Amino acid sequence: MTTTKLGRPRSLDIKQAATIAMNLFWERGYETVGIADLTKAMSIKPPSLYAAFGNKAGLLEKALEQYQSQEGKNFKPAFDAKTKEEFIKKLFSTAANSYTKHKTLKGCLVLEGTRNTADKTALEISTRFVLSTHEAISEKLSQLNVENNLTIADLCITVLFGLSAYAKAGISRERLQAVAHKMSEGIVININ
Amino acid sequence: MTTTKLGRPRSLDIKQAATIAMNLFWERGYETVGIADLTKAMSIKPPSLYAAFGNKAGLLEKALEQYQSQEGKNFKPAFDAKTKEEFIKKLFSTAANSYTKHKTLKGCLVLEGTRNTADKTALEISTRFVLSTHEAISEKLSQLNVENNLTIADLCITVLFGLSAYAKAGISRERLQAVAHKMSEGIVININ
DNA sequence: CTAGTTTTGTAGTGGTCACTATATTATCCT
DNA sequence: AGGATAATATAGTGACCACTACAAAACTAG
Repeated sequence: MTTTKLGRPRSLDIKQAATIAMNLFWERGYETVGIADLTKAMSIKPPSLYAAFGNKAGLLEKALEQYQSQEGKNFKPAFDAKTKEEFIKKLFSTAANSYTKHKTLKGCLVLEGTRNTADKTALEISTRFVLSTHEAISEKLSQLNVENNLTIADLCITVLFGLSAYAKAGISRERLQAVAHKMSEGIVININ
Repeated sequence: MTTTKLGRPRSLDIKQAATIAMNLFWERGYETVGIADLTKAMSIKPPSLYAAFGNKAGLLEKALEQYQSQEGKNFKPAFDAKTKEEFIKKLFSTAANSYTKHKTLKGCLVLEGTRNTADKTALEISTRFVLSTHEAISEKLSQLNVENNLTIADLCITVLFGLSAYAKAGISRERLQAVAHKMSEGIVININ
């Protein structure tokens, strides 16, 4: 059972292309980035992109996967937390930090990438990633024996949405960190 | 000093046109709504729109003004509050309510309308409205003798951003109200 | 009435959008 | 070598984008 492939070998590095797309979508949003921008940045022609990813939404999916495996690492300390206080604190502060880490790549690609897009497929793909984040948070809260873990997970998603949006709007790192700090203090006091 | 105007009288009702634009931008976002959509909904031709508003961004400005004078009323009880606790509580709960009031018009037009838009003029106009909201909140907090009123105002904007984004993502009214309630409880405990 | 002024509808402008029909190129299999 | 297969580049597709040149229409002033 040999797995050698027939035909002309692919010269496009798929992971590298997904990373290029990730950076463009992250900086400017899914709909604002055109196929021409993408192919130019990848130094390929449109048919190569379509052969590799099917369509623009398929490329978004790979870009989001790349984003998750790359940026998700930042949140490992939070999800390794032993107490609910530590989890909430690290979740919010990590978000504030990573959302303002780069000058051009602001906010969270998952939460911002497909805002105001008409492409329903792209929207559905993004929504899947948001829901999986909600699931991860509510599960962690449950493990930490937090009451009303679903509502608190909703609250966390709301805060992440807010921090990401404000980061994208251009707030400074210091101000966003202050918000995350104050926010986690208040929330931590109020959960059981 | 008569103020009679020369030339053909305007048959387009500017306020009504701004309201139509407001609803379209609110539902679908600034960039997703085309001039063709707007002129069709207003039953006019493009030159009439450009004669009245200059360009698409000028129409956005009038739409945002209409939005502010129309939806801003919802927040009057919050800004009439006598204590910081009452203010925060009403600010968040009003946001959760008004952001989920209509099935198609979700979230806040000011906070969502120009997400991921390349049009810098439109972005700048939206940003002005966000900044004026920040100013109103920080001023109210100052009147209520809240310490660190600028940081708390940042926190409030973050929450409004989050509630609006989550509303736009389709969360139910009940869940968003629960988030707003839990959020205000925690924040109120933690401010001085 | 005519002249001046402003808004209107007609009918487009060039530019960009995501996407593709077709042919060429580069590989593996026989 | 020659056929099969798959990825590539060439060169476009029609649809939509915000916007406008132009002239007809509707009014006021004289």
